Amino acid sequence: MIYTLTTPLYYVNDKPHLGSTYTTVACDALARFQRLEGRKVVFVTGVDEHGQKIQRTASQQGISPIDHCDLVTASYELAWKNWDISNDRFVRTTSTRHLPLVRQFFQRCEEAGDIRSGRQTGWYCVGCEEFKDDPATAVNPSCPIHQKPLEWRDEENLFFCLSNFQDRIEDLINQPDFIAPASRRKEIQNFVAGGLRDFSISRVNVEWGLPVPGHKGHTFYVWFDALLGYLTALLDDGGSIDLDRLINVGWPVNEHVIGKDILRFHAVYWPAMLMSAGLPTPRKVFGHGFLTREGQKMGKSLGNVLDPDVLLNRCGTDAVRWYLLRDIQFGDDGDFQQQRFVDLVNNDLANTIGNLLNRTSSMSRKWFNESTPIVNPDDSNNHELREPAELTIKTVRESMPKMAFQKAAEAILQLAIQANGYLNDQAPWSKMKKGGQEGQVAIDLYGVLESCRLVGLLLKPIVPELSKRILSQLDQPASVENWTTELVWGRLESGQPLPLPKPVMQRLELEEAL
RNA sequence: GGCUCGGUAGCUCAGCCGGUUAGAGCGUGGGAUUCAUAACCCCAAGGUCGGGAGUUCAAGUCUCCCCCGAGCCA
Repeated sequence: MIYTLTTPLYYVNDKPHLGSTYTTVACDALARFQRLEGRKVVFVTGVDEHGQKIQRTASQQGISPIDHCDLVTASYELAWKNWDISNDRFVRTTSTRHLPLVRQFFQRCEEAGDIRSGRQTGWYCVGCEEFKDDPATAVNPSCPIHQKPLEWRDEENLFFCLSNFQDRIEDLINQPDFIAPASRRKEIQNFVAGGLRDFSISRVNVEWGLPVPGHKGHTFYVWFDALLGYLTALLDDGGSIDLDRLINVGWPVNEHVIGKDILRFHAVYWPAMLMSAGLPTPRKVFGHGFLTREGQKMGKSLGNVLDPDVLLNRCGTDAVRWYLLRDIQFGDDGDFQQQRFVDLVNNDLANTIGNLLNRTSSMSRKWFNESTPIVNPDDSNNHELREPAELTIKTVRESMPKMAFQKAAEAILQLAIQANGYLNDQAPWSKMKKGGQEGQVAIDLYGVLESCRLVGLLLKPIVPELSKRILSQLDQPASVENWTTELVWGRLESGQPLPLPKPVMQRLELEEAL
């Protein structure tokens, strides 16, 4: 049984911004979690490269569309490499494998009687690649999103008969788990209740697109072609491009993770297209929120865009991943605040977790022969920290598959906080001074070290690099494939040598603004 | 214009079907401690829960109106 999840296929108008990084990081955490749980995962990401907007951007820069795409796509690939994203596929809609798939798919829709031709007139926004509802009589209308003039179009297009799917789409979106978070379901339901209208899937006079078979001069509308990239990605396993193979290679996806702005395409248009082609629909579409910065929308006009490259170079992946996943309720909009970012990273990661490991390892090394203390199984099994640790494990395993990263992160942190409190209560350093209580100190420290091991392990999907450093400080194997057998209290070996402790997380000191 | 969702401590937010002195984290102030990354632990101050009216023995918690913000659709 394959677990498939996807990021959106990002539009290569420009290099990745913080928003795409956010989505991708979240998907990465989920993918890593599912692998650790023992599932066979196919984590898909990629780029969407066609359309008039790309064509224009390229020509403005005086280069060919494909050169432009190559350039921007390379920046995506590099970014995901730098962020240590564990995607299994990276699909490009300009790849040679994509065209035959689109043709097959289109042919199925045509045979199903869901394609018709028609005339489309109206005001078009190239930025949105969408017809707007401004009346024909409007004078110089402009796009509220892009603040650019709309262009009048009057052309012969092919249409996908979305109206044929009214009932089936209603049934689908009424399923309680199809659209997440639940708060966004109603929005789509309202939209659908208003009656589904056929939408055009081809353009004339747009050269930068895939040609529609049998319709000279038509290229596929970007969205039609882009969504199909998910299928191409799954078939990109070395096998043939054949829609019939999909159900064996991970279709339907378990989760399409997207920004809330493209929920409609994924929750309405896309499932209808799939129904037409006789393919199963996605199991879930998760539309997450957007990031603002210090309370303001990020944008070129405001000049407050936060560049993920800068963030990565100055702060590292762990800090950023932790902040984004730990502080923002995935699904809701979130605000990036520099002060809070620094405070949380330093408090949670450096002080609470890092220092806990550091102080405990130091004590253990000092008093127990540079090793973990030796305790008998009865004592470790009855340790006071066992129950909270097991509760944390449970919470993490329940929260992660729901993309409730915040809840998972807080639970892990909570265990570290309890372990710190426990240390202060037991004050092993006082016991050692008094003398004669080495046995009890051994038990105290063992429990805390074991909690550290579990904290380190549980952090793996969220902050993989930090997790590695924590585990290596405990001399634990760095590569755990399936964590089920490791997420058990008492797995830390007694008397195991401990390396010299070294802070696993540096505190962030940002002198200047990011 | 219609619909939806928010407005709770300085900041970000929890507060389930209405019920004891309204909570957490961060920030701030104080204390304790020395194993540790000026870290950890403990304590405290801070809110007339957007405004108004109503239902109720009892309302952040239900109803209505208004103000503000975000979004979807016109």
